[in-house]
Amino acid sequence: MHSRHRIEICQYVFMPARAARTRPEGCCPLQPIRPLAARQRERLVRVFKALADPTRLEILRLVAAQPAPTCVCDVVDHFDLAQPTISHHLKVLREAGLLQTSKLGIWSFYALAPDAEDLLARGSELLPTR
Amino acid sequence: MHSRHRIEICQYVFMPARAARTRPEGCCPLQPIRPLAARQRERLVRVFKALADPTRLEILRLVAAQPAPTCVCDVVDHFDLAQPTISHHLKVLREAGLLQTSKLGIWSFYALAPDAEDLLARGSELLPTR
DNA sequence: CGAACCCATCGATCAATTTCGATGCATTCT
DNA sequence: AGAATGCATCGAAATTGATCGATGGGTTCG
Repeated sequence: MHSRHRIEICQYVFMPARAARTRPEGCCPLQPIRPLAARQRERLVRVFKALADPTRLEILRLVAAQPAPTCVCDVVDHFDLAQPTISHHLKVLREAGLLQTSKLGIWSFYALAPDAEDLLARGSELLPTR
Repeated sequence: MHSRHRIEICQYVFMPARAARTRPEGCCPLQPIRPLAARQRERLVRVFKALADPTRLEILRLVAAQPAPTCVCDVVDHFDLAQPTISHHLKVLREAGLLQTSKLGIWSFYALAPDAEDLLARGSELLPTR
């Protein structure tokens, strides 16, 4: 018995649930959580993955700072990266729902997606409301 | 000259800045942005990387749902992953500043870090205030 | 002290991501 | 029609990341 190490906190009034053999009766278990729905979890992960790259972070900030949709060619000029690389990053941001695209002639323009702000605020929803 | 495609929006009153050869005088350039400070960008990327994994998302939610620090052994029990894998994920979350750890006897306990909420809300700061 | 236990680290393996040259499609100019 | 331009896609190379068995340090029990 690890009797020397009793912890006086809710789910470990006596000791961690894992120590089944040495665990006294009446130990309340972990607070259960309902896992995120698969679809919602994938959406969240896609957004966070999109933001988990310094280049994409700056691309997003650059586009968000413009008063109007930004031409891909100008994004390419703004970074020391090849055009296919920028195109790839823009695609990741678009598929995460953070940017939207439009075409005009030979140019592609990227702008913040309508619900980009919501998506960026979604992180706070990970914590339970107290 | 791509004269057919004049765009009536701020920085592209005439056409994208890139088309230097075909660009008339008076075309206002991209709105400049001050790039994030390296330190701040790294912090942000570390947080987003930490959240960009479904398992870590659920670990964070599980720990956040507990009224008291959570024993590693219980986290291990909660997932179908090996103990070193859980330990790795906890480390990533800890180094991102989202979780903090404490030891008691042979057990390690993880809890939300004091400024986890701030870090999770940090995503909204990527967009300029309008 | 030896056995049991928790958990962090190490090393290896396999998968995913980043990057870029090459290519192709679409559009526009001449 | 032919040439030029913008940009998305493809394929390959290199880097990074996820996972787990093995190991080791630290603690407690008997």
